[in-house]
Amino acid sequence: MTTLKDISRKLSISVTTVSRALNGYSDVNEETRKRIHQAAVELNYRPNQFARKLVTGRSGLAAMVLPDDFGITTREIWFEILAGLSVEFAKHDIDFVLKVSPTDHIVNTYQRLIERNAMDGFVVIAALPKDERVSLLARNDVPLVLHGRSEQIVECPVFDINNYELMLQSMQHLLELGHRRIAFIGGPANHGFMIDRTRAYRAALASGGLPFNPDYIACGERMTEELGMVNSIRMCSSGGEEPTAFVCGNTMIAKGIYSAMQILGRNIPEDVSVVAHDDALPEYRAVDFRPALTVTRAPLRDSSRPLVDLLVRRIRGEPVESLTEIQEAEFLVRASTSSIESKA
Amino acid sequence: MTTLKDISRKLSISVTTVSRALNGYSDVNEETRKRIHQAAVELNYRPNQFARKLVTGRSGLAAMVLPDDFGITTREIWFEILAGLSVEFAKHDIDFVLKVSPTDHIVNTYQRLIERNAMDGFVVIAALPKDERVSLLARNDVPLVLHGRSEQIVECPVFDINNYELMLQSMQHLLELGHRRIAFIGGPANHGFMIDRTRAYRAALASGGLPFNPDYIACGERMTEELGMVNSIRMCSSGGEEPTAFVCGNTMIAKGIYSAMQILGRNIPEDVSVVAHDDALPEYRAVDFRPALTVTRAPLRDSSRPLVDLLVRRIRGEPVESLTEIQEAEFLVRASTSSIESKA
DNA sequence: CTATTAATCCGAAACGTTTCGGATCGCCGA
DNA sequence: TCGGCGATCCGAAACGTTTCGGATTAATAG
Repeated sequence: MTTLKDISRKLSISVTTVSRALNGYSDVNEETRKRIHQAAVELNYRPNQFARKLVTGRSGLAAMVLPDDFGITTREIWFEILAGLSVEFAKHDIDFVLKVSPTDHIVNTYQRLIERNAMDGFVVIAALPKDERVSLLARNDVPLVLHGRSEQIVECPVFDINNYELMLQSMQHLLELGHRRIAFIGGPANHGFMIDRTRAYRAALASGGLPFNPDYIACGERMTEELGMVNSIRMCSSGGEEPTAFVCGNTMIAKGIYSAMQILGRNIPEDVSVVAHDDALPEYRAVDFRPALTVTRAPLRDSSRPLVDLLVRRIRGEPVESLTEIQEAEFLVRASTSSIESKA
Repeated sequence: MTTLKDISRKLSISVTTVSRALNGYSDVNEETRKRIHQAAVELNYRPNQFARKLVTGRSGLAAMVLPDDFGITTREIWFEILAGLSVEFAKHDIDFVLKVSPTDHIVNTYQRLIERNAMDGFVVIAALPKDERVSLLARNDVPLVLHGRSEQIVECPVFDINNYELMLQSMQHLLELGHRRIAFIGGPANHGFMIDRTRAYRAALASGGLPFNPDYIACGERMTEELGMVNSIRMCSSGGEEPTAFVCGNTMIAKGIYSAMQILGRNIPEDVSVVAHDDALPEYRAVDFRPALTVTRAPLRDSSRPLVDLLVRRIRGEPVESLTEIQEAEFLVRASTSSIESKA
């Protein structure tokens, strides 16, 4: 392994200058900087991360810890997130470490990681409004980036999609089509994104002059096909006024509704309209649904870059105020929604 | 952050002795060792990994790099592997770093990682018989553990399931039931596990006095439902002698065959028997198949522990000869296989 | 001609460990 | 009495960086 000292010796230039040249400081002559760079590539120099960490405090390591029961979502989605983060961190020369922890020890795991002081930062997915992980990290002053807004006032970078707006769009679309009994099958009630969407759901109802019917809203810890299936069947066989449209927390829920409607012998979109939010997972392609699914679309993969960027900038010391990014979803009308008149 | 020096100062004992006490050397008095340990917990001491790495060369980091097209298998399976490795490594106080790399740059990625010299070891999944990754790592003398045997003679720990034996078991089972036209729908032909299984498949045929029919064997890069579906339909509509039994590389392929048989109007196990190898993924539970699937079972999760153990022992310097572990699969007869007579 | 200043460079200390090569001391056997 | 030995301990160097606080030189301003 070649070190600074090797370059220094080869060029008869002090280690200090070599270090400063390689790190782009201004107090080294352009000419010598060139020689140093050249020697560095010749000798195939790679800085020793550990020596560097020892003095700078930076490790070039970022981590994510996730629960071994996979929390609100599925293996595929977690993997999608992990893969995205890994490649984005790599662009910044940061190694991405993955920690899987027993669900009820998550906080301890964070605690240990913080104490060991080996991570430059963390990414925290699916923040709760009051999130122990977040407050723990913030309290210990370790950089983190949040996916999903957290209510507690904590100074940390946040990336999120505009959940309020995308729900509003879906609802307005359905309202314009004349639907008046619109159900919402979402996710875990305590999560930030769900709170936002529920707010928007109610706001849209209100703006349409419609009442809020608690029977038309369903939450569930895991946003799976099953959740969509079970709840849509329940809502459609209550005997009373059945919903004419569903908005779904994700495409898997929509898939469940599709199956349910088939079982119940209803047609989409003639009998019921379905719109979902689409994370654009390769496995559940909304365009491949029959009929093709109307969605608000915000690819999960697209969130890796902003997440990593925000965290890196936080680590570099940029002021947190500038580190918030909210992404708007795309609204794609396809074949799963139609006007209520066509039903008659 | 508390350091050795803090403990040293507090106890008026040299840093050397504190270090040696904490690391369990024998040349420190039991009495003082106790005091030191106590002080360590009082001050909440955590050794600085980076300082340690600097001098010992150990980083407490192990990595796995996987292709961004996910190679032979699915996101779920990769995730299963990742999660397992992460928790097992954690038990050894090793952080698990995940690298996702463009498929055609995999070797470069390894190259860079090796040069940076920041990883204590690597785990390599699905080794090819001649595997560039393996030879690269071995050549640079960095510890690795292999999942799946590699033909090239390379000194490294290996964990694998006994692919030859499990295929033999499936075949013997079918042969005993009287099947004479048995198809094999497997995975990527160039992979070690597939080679072993194919060998066993042919050996079993031979031992049953049956000819090898190349039309009865199907390989495919990805072991998906689609692979099972497409190939079983093809085999069953060739007009000629159709297979009366299928053995499948995994349960997803079996699922594909189930769908195909439904489409073709054949019944399992009356018309065709199906047996598969089962990695025991929570999503594809072989017992939940209708009819329940006969399998050779070797949970993927169970491979994490031996993989990690072997790698750790290799890192610690144990001789490689002792570091091979072959696991036998369990054979579980369920409802998807039946005697050929019952067909008549 | 001298005092400033800008442009370059460098020595040495520091980060927190581990480890090599002793040092000290009491005790035992010869 | 003395050489040696076992049990404990410790000083100092080393790992490869970064960085603080200058030092040197030449050009510029007064």
